[in-house]
Amino acid sequence: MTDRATLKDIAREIGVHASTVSRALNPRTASVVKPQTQKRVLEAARALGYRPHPLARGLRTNRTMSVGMVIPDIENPLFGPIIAGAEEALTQSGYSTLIGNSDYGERGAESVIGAMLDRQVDGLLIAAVSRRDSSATAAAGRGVPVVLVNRAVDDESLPAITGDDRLGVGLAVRHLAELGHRRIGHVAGPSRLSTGWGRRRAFLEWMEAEGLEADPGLVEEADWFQVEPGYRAGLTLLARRPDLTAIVAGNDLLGLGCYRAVRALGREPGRDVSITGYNDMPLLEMMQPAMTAVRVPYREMGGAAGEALLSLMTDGSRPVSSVRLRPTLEVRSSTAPARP
Amino acid sequence: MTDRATLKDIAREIGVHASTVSRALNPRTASVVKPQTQKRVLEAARALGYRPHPLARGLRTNRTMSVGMVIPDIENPLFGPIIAGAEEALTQSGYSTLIGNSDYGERGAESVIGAMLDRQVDGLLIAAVSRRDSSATAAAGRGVPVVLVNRAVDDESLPAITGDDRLGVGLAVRHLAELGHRRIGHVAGPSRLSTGWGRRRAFLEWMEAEGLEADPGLVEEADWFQVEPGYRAGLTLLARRPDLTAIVAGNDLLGLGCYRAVRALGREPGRDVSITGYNDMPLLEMMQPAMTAVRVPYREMGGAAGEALLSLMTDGSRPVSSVRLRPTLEVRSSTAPARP
DNA sequence: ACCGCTTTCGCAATCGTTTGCGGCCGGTTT
DNA sequence: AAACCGGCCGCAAACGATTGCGAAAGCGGT
Repeated sequence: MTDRATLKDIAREIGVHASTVSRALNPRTASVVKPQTQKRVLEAARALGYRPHPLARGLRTNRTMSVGMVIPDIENPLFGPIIAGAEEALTQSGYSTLIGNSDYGERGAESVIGAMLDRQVDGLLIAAVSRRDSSATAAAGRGVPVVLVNRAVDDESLPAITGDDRLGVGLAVRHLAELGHRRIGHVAGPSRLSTGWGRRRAFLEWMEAEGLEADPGLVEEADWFQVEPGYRAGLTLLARRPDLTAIVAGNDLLGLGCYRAVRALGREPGRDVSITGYNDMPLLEMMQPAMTAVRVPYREMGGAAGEALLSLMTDGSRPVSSVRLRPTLEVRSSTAPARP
Repeated sequence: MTDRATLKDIAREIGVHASTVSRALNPRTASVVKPQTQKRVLEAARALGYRPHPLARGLRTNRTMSVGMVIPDIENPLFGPIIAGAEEALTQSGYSTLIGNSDYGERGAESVIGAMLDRQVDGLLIAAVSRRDSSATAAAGRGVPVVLVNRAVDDESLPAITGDDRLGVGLAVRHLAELGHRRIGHVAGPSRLSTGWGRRRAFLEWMEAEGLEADPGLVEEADWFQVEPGYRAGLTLLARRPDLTAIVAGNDLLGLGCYRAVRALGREPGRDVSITGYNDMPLLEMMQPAMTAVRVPYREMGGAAGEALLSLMTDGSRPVSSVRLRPTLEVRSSTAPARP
């Protein structure tokens, strides 16, 4: 391939030892080399186009300047902004990002994490975690910095950057309550995921806080965050409670499923049954009706996760605390005043 | 961190030299070690949980078993399936995938590619390429295997895995012609990208092939593959040619922009003006009207690109030829028979 | 008993960088 | 003048795996 310039090349060029070159190039040790020598080294290094060999350096220092990022499903547009935000933060500090798709399933995540640990990543950013996850905590136990993103584990043993789901669900419930809705249902995501479980709990809490009926029967769980399961869950929910005038969906896709369920029952989303989504994925405003949704700042989430991991990697002693990002509500036309 | 077992550990365990262990563990050299010794080595390796140190190995062999993947915009859902397909293929062969977001802009891509080359990636998968790209060809010139995906460069100097845009545009044009449309326009993507340029050319060719008016005035170029530019281009196109009964959009997002443009003129997409998208991104079927679109097999595209890169890396001598994947047409309700 | 061949394995160098240790040289202190 | 000190730099040993070379051992053939 391409012939890299090495420390020795520079050393030979200006008649010093390679170790001197190394010290001159390393900001931390540059103080022990004569300024004039350092200047010569820097010039020669630039002239030869020197780039430190990452493998040799990593072998010696036990750091690869790379982090692994585990995503449950890259095809889900949700994770694009998270990846972008994290990648940006990490790149700026000189880290590279290894991507791993776990295609769901604990086994998948475990092997992906294992492959990354084999590669000596300096840290791990994990979005593919269920509420009780073994592989992530195991990795952290082996001394590798781990930061969770978007989801969390139940025992809060790992720092997690998530959205504030309690707040977000509150925005949706209050919005609907202010529109005069009294009988509001919830199509929840899988309860084994922190996002599904947390939003469901928050829903019931907020309903009670608003003085509305807060019965578990108002909740129907979809077995997956997708349109089709949302459709099925919406159907059974509306079959059980035909009197509902509004539905808080645990997710945009579940919300779209609810659109279909409402229409299948001969009613019209937005007009007859108000529906709120969660996440505010792209193009939601192009739907008919444009969906009111809780917007989660995913790019910022990725960025914050990257920063958290960086500080964890540079100073592992000081524990990094979890962060909850504030969501906002994007009001569109899938929610309307309750009709008498 | 975690204390890895090394070759020496295994060697000490069973009383041989580390080099013997290395040979026993390497399938290519295993034939020169006594079968019984090899068995003992394998057992000890498993017992100690040996994992080869990738940095040490890479330093010696000049291979990192990692490839870089450069994406112009990770937030674009289009690239999710491509990444997933490539990552799957590469992972199965033991390669890790480094991801880089170039955030568009030639400069961005260049620095991302540079960072990856510094990291000694064994190959490069580039989706962020314009028709005349310097950085990608430069990388290939430096001896690093490069495969392009989704887009190509004009001179075809680099193997590229793309969709067959000629075929895809043909599907759309023929479909519209069969529905009786005679005056069909095209909202094109940026002509500096192979996808924008190729589809535009294909459009005019197919129009002529169908015996329809094939005037460059039927084409309006959007300066970017996004909804808003599509809206603007759609407006000017329809202002110039109010007689159009159908529009072939260079992209799904451009198609959605055309929806808005048509509506802004008081007409209804699907009923008054038929519109086809291109790519068939997720949720397109949830739009109103559900958009007829050319579907490009992006996951397969990523997979094929991964395979191509693999064969290029293992045997650099045999050049890998470009591949065009066949698209299909998803007919939905945004296209309808032309009204007399 | 010797030669030659094959099988099996050890020795040591190598990849490029980092870093503890010690040496040299100039100047200051006692 | 001896002792000391600090700045600057070279030496060499790591880090863990791979690999050319050669040596030892075993074996058959003459």
